Amino acid sequence: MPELPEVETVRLGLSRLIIGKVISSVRHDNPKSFPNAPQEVKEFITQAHILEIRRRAKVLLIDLSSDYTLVIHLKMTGQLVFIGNKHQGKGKSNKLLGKAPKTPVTSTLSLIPSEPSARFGAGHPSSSLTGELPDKSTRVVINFADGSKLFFNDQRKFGWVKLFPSIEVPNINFMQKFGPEPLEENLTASDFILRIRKRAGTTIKAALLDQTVIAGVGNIYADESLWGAKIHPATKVNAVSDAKLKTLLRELRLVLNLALDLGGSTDRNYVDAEGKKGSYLNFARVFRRDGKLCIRCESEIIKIRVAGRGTHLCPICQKIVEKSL
DNA sequence: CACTTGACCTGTCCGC
DNA sequence: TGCGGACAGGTCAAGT
Repeated sequence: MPELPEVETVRLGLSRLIIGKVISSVRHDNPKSFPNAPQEVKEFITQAHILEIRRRAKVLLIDLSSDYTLVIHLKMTGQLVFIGNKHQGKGKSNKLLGKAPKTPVTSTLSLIPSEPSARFGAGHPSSSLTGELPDKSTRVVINFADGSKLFFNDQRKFGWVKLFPSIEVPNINFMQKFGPEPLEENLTASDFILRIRKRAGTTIKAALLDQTVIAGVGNIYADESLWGAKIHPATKVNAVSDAKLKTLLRELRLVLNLALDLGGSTDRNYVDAEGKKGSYLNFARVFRRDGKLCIRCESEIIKIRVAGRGTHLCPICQKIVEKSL
């Protein structure tokens, strides 16, 4: 669920919150979540300070002064939440259930408290849903010298943090395969059309989700932009006209920019660097709106399966085109 | 080679 | 109330 707007929102938040901070220690509970962080590599993390935070596709890059970079993928349920030093003024004191497990994180393998802590968003219309941290989804904790902390939480353990020499980051296999950023201005409509057409045999939705075609689009914004362009998600690429593809790029950009303004989409897990939900889904036109009415034609939104994903569409606005062009 | 499906995980929701 | 099973969806490996 963290797609381009969510990861970018996290990046902006972290840029405000942690640049310049010095890392004092890093702990992780699960080799899967931090696969290449053996003991000997820790010297490249600790005592380093945060230089810059970048994003490519759905990947976050945290550049360290040690010339190493933390490469982070949130996958489906990952979160990066910053908690300030509790002794400094207002802020992130979390006391949802009043049961503060004050056990500080002391050993690498025991950072998971028995207290599940407050359930996310329980009963709160407010935008914050971070309970006491760490909680049982916490996989990695980065401690800063000033007492503040950055938590990498990931309920489903699909996400990861990896450490690479900064100079090697552009050469990482998956980094090289990413297609262009959809919001990059020098991506022209004809570039976009050309890249989509390389997936002529598949559906337009599968092409949009393919990170090597265009980077950063996931299930939510694929459905939303296809509705905007009035294209049925199961339409074969070779049955979509150039004009429609041009419209699709425009709609994709509109949707991504709107989501950026709204802090992204929170379906269940996603929060930004301060633990706040995104509100795009309050404005979504098809995603998770099956059974409700299309705001354009008032027909009922349906949910089907395309490219192995739950797919939401308006069957009247988004007519499927069978024949190739 | 091009494309689709299954596996990875855990929490939630639904029906019985 | 409890329990089994379907479902959620980003990415890669395995299968067609």
